[in-house]
Amino acid sequence: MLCHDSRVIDPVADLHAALTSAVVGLTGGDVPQIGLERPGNPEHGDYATSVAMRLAPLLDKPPREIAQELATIVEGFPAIASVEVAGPGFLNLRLSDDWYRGALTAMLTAGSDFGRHAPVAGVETLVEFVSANPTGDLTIGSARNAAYGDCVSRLLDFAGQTVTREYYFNDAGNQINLFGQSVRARRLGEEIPEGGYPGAEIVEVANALDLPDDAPLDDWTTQGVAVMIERIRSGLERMRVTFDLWTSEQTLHSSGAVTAAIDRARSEGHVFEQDDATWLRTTTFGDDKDRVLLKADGETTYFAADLAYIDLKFKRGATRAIYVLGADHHGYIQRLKAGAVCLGLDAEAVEVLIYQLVTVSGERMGKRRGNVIILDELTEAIGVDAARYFLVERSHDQMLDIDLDLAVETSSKNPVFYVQYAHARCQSILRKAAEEGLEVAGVGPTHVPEGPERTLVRRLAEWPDIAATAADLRAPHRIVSWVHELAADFHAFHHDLHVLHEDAGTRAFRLSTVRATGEALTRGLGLIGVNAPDRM
RNA sequence: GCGCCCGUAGCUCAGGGGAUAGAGCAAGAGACUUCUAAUCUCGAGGCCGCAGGUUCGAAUCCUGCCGGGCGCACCA
Repeated sequence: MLCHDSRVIDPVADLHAALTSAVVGLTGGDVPQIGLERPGNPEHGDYATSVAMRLAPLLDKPPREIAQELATIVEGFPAIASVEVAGPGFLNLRLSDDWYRGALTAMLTAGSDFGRHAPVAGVETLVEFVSANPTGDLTIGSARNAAYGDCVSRLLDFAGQTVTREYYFNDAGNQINLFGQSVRARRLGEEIPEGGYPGAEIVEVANALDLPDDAPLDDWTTQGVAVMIERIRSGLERMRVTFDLWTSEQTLHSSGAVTAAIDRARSEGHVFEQDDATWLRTTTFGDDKDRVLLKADGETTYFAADLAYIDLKFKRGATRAIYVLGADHHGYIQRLKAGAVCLGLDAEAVEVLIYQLVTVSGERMGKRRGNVIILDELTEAIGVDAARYFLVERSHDQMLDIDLDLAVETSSKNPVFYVQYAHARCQSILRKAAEEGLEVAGVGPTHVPEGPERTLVRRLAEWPDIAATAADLRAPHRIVSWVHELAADFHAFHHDLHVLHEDAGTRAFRLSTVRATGEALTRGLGLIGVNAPDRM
C-alpha cells in the first residue's frame, strides 16, 4: 500500500504505523519505504512486509536476521496474532481477533465517511471536462469524458480537496457561425451550408426557437447555442454529471480577458510578431512549435482564448487546473503548460488527463461518419448505471470498446448487476433481521474464525488505501475493480455462512460485516456515480 | 520523421519494485429443503511483444527495437 495521510480512519494504516515504530526502534530514526501488502497466497499471512530486505543495506545485516528482530518487537502488538519470517526476509503477519473486531467497529463508526479524507486546506482543484462545443449532441467520446471527469472529481473530493467542476464552451468563431447557419437553414427548409451540421438534433433546435424567418444570423446562433447547451446540460444531469460553472468563450473576448492575457504574456517577454501575425513563443517551454495568438487577419485564435482561460482559472483561486481531454487532443498538453508558463504561472499546476478513444462494437465514431452514437442513446439503451460503470471500468489510458449487444444484455455477464445484486442481498438480510427482531448492536466479543468472514473484513479494510490511490492516480477504474472483488467476497461469504445465526455473538459479528459491506458498496459505487439498489 | 497511449490466458482487461502473475467472459466438471442459485465451488488455460540494463528481487523502473491506435493548423 501507499502510505497516505493518517488523518483518515484506517485500520491498515494503524498497522503500518505500528510497524514503523518497530523499525524506528531498530534503526534509531531512519525509515525506508515500508511496503505492506496482502499476499495472494494465504500461507503468507494476512499482511506481509518486505521492509527487512530494504533495511539490510542500511543496517549491513542479513535480511532474515533483521526480520527476526522485527518479529520479536511486533509480536507484542495487540493487533498481531502471530508473526513469521519467511523466504528471503519477508515478515508475514497474522492479525488478531482484536484487529478484526476493531477494524469492523471503526468502519461502522465512520459509516459513509470511512476512507474520506478531512478537507485539505489551501487545495482548490478545478476540473474542466466535457467542454464539447454546443454544435450538436454529445457523442460516445464525450460520454467517456463526462464519466471519467466526473469520477475524478468525486475521487478528489473524497480525498479532501475542494473541487470545482467546469464546462467551457466555444460560442464564437467559424464553427459556431456554421452552426447558426445550419439552424436557420433547417428552420427555413434550405440547404445547410458547406461544412455545416447535418444532425437531426439541429432540426429540433431550430424548431424550438421562437424567431421570425428574417431574424439576423446572430439571433439564430445565440439562441441556437442556448438551446443546445440546455440539451447538453440536461443530458449530463440525467447521467448524474453536474457542473458548478459554465464558462463561455465569448465572455472571455467581450470582457477583455483575451486581450489582457496577450498583454500579460507580452510583458513577460514571450510574444513576437511574424508574417503579420502575433505569436506566443511556447517553444521556450517545451512546446513543439510556437503558437499564433492573433492571425494575420486580426482575428484571435482559439488558443488565445485558451490562454485567457488558463489565466482566469488561477485568478479565481484554483491551485490546480485539471483538463480532461481525448487522446486526439494530446498535443495540447505541452501547449497548455507552456502557455501557462508564458503567463508567469506554474506548469506543474496544469494537469492534463488524456483518455483514449472510444469505439462502439469495433467502429470509430465521428460526426462526419454518420455512425454517431449519442450519450442519450447509450443511457437509454443500457441505463445510466451500466453506462457509467462500463465507461470507467477500464483505465483511461486504455482504448475502450463498447459492445452494444453485450451491454444491452441484462444477465449475470454484466458486472454492474453482479455488484448491485450484492448490495441488494445485504439489504435483504438486514431487512429480515429487523423484521424478525434479530438485530444485535455492535460487533460483539466473538472469536473470528479463519474463513469468509476474515476475508471479507480484510477486503473492507482495504478501502481507504484503494480510494486514496485511485484519487492519486486519477484512476476510477480501481474503484470498479475493488467493488467487484468486494461483491465476489460477499457472495462467497453469503453462500458459506448463515448470517442470522442462533448464537447472538456470531450473529452480531456477521450482521456487522453485512452492514459494513452494504455501506462499502454504496460508498464505492457512489464514487463512480452508480446507484446501489435495495432490492432487485 | 517527431510526440502521446497500448502490447499480460482463446477474448476483454487488472496488476505503479516483492514470494507460485490475477479477474471477468468463453470452453469443462459440480452444488438449489437456504437470509434472493441474478449465487457459489473446482479443474484447465501464460517465452507478461523482443533484446539489453538497473536491483538482493522487474510484468512493473531505464534504453533500444518490433507491432497497433491517436496526433503533429494563422481549424475549432
